Amino acid sequence: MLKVYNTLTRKTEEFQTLEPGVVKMYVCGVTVYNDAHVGHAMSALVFDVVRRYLEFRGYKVKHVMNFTDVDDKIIARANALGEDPFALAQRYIDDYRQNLLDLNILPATSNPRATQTMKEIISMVQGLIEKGYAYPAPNGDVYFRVTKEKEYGKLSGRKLEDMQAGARIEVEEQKEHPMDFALWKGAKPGEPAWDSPWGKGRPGWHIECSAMNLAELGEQIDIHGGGNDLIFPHHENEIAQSESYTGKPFSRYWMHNGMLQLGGEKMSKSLGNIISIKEFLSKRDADVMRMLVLNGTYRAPLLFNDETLDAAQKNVERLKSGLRPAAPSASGLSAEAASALASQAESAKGSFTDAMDDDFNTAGAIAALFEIVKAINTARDSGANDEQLLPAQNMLHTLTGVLGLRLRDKKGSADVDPFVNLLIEVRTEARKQKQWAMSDLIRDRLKELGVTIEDSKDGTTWRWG
RNA sequence: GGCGUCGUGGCCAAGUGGUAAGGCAAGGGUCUGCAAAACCCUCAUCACGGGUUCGAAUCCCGUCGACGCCUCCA
Repeated sequence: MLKVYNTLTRKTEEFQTLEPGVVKMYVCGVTVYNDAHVGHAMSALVFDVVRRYLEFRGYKVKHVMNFTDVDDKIIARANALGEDPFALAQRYIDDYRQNLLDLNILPATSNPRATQTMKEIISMVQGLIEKGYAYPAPNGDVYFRVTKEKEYGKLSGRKLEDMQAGARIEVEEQKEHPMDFALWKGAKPGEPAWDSPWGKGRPGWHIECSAMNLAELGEQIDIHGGGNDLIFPHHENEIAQSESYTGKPFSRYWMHNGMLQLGGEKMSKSLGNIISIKEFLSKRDADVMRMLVLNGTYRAPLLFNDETLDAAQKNVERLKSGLRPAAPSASGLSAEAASALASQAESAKGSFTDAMDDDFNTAGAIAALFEIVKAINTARDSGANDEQLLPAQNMLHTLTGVLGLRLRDKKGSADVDPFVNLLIEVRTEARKQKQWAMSDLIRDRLKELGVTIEDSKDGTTWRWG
């Protein structure tokens, strides 16, 4: 039975979908005005794993991830660069899509954009006004009336009274209440704007997600995800808008990932301590980033530094070791030993799913995979042949795939394989004649060319890397 | 100040009532001409102080500390 921690109730709950076998999942994407950083990657990876596991469990997942492609920051950056804001947004959308592909993150089933959801946004704002949950202000803005929504604050666990104390007193004479937030912003000269019943303007930040949810998934969804820095105000406001509008509970489960920590601080655009996804991938494999995330708890802060990354890389290497072939002249295991290996893999699969069922405990799941690795390596050391290793290796491959790990070996050109094999053959002959200098030279030179050689009593193997 | 998360071996990190998963690092060993890899062995009583219980890392109270949100933010 799958259990999920729900931010809304602060409890781990049994996972039940609105519609049997189908999961409607909405994950907040990014505002496209700059290169996406590894913190965004963490969030995307977390929900990619959630999705992959749900699919592994047999659910059909409708996975929606939005792009916020019009807002203050995009406009500001575009002005600074002297670029058209829409062109700038498009450029970063393309970049981000590529980042996700490079990270082996499955494309969402739908990627709505604020600018392409304008009709729905406007009619939702209109509806909220009609129901008394919103009001237009003289300056062309439309605000949500937080005092009208009795449950406002339920996600973040705040009370309106508490928030007032700490709230920055804005020079916002237009608002009835300091915590009222903008559903629609009247356009200033030179800004991108759309026609609306309240004059030219553009949507506030939160309303687009409510509108996209409605348009893409309907009035109620199963999972709403994002970083925990979005709990307030973004998700709180989304709930307020959506539930006021439909009169129904919005999302059954709210899932939030923890923040990536760089040097003890959250990595964020405003702090400027950023490593872009592109920059990361120029130095490390995508599997390393994924392993870093998998080795921790998705809800907890994640330490991002050379030590944790090196460890993640080692973990990846270790998983790969399980996929290596048998020694060339392996003698073979007894039938009993071979089937024991297969059943060890089967039982590790049970541990894997038990861990993942427990609120996506990926660290526990990884431990189960290491059990398979150890069993395979032990069997190989005992002389198992490729055929005998295969069932366990297939299992390992399947389960690492559920976590989205590629575990690809570095690839050299296949054309050179015969020549490498020839060199190995020559070296084997040299070793028979105890010509150690020669065999070491071959080994060292091949290493320089990216080929790693390993000798065992059952023969010599090689691989790229 | 308010709300919330958390504090497990040198490092990362599972584990919510019954005597501490896993990985990395370290030390010892097997194998090997050497090396590498792999395998085997060793390595913690769970921030601190109280309490509840037959029994707590796990529940309660307090202290200290870290982090997040309260303003744009994955």
